[in-house]
Amino acid sequence: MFKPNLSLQPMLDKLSLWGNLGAADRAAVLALPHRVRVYQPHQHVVRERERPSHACVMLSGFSMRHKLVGDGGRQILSIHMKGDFVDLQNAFLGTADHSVQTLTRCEVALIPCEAVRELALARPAVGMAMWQDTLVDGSIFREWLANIGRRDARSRVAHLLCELGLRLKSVGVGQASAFELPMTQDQLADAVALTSVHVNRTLRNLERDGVISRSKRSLTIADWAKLALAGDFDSEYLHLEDRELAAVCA
Amino acid sequence: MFKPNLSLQPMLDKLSLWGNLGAADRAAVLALPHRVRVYQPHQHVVRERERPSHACVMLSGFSMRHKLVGDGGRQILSIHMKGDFVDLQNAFLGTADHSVQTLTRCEVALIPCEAVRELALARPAVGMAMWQDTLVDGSIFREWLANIGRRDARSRVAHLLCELGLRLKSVGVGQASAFELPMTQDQLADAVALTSVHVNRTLRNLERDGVISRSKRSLTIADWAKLALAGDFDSEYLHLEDRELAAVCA
DNA sequence: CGAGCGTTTGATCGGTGTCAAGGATCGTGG
DNA sequence: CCACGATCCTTGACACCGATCAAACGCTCG
Repeated sequence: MFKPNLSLQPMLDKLSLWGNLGAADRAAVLALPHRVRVYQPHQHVVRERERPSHACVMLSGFSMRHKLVGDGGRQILSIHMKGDFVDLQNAFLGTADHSVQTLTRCEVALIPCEAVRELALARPAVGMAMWQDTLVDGSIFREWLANIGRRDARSRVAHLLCELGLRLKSVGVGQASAFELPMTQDQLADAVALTSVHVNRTLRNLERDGVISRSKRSLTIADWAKLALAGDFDSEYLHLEDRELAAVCA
Repeated sequence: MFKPNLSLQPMLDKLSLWGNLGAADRAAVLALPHRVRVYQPHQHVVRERERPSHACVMLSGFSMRHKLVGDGGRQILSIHMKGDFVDLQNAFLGTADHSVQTLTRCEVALIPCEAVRELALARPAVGMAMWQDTLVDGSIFREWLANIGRRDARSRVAHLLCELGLRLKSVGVGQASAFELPMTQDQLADAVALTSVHVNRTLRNLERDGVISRSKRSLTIADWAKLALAGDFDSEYLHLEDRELAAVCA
């Protein structure tokens, strides 16, 4: 008989959390045509202005989305990890409005855009789940806007660390309060709209105050309450609760 | 016979631009149950942390989405105008992660969340069109992130003015290069993450340089090329072209 | 005509950026 | 296993953009 390829399982798991997928839906997701590709660190997966023919799902490793501005500055827009459907929007909008680049070595599944569109139409429940995922994406962008626009350096960094911790835990890569930072201080800086020099000072301050501790790239959140307070962090915007609620109702 | 209520027409027009809606789809959109409500300036339409029972569509006037941070700061996340489906995400995520408030007097259509969900499932083409609209939303958030994170005051303000001009034109409320600013300098400041004092100085500089001219709330873009250059503005992120392309292909 | 809100302007302050140099760590090849 | 170069981290001195504070001005609408 036909044995389904399981490489898309992490993405399916994430979609299933919304609780509306039947067995046929799940099978259809796993049956999406795709090929797995390995990217080395710092490689481009999508470049701004391209019209990608494939959408990509993260299987392992970390990647980011970013934009370059006129004077050469870079703004990192989001961080992606196992199970994330990184550039789903390209399948529906056509032109990429930002670039996607790896942070670490990554395994990525490339799915033809057309297959994604067809699946969304043929199986509305799957389409809705993917839609909900992109809505959470949007919510995270909004929180980042508030973070970068209206918080000071210490809060911005603390907020990002809280988010990374929670998201890593939610996909089962380390714990919320102890994980490997997948990015350099330069990259952290471009994520929170500071300079790497200032991120460095901010991290050391948080460490001096006993809120976090670090060694190499591994980060430990010594006092989650303090860090969340410093970062004005409230996990609501990740909509983890809403996902559970939706699943229970279904 | 049954005469359809046409108040949702502006929203339908916007969805139709994606080019995939049949006659039955369009009728179903117009048939969405709803009631029209008038809001005065500065009124809340949705508050953060609520679980709204209705999604709202802008029929006239202007509104905004915003978040408050711990120290009392406010970040405006987006500006909404005729035809915008403002808080579609609440229909699918449950808890509002931000507030919606009017800028001017507004007419708003309130649609039960459940009706929106049912329509998206029953008519996948409509669901896709709504999805695409929210994807453009996401693209605008990303551009704002880059704007606020990596551009200086002059560029930020110029960029916002360009965006407003284009969007107003695209929904037929004034021209791209001459329109009524729907917001105070205080609100402009919270949209571009500056203080109103600095926004004021920046606007006067742009005026002194002959890039724009103002009288009361009405704004004229004297030199679009200069303003776009100053704002590092490239309209690609609004995906207006992609929308036309999609419509032609369909 | 007065109250309230929004705009304008000046003086000063402070958080982050910039520049520069040295130190640590990592990957790679001999 | 060590040497080397490249990348990343750390630190200090100083500059500057935009914030803050304060006050006056001008509309608009009772």
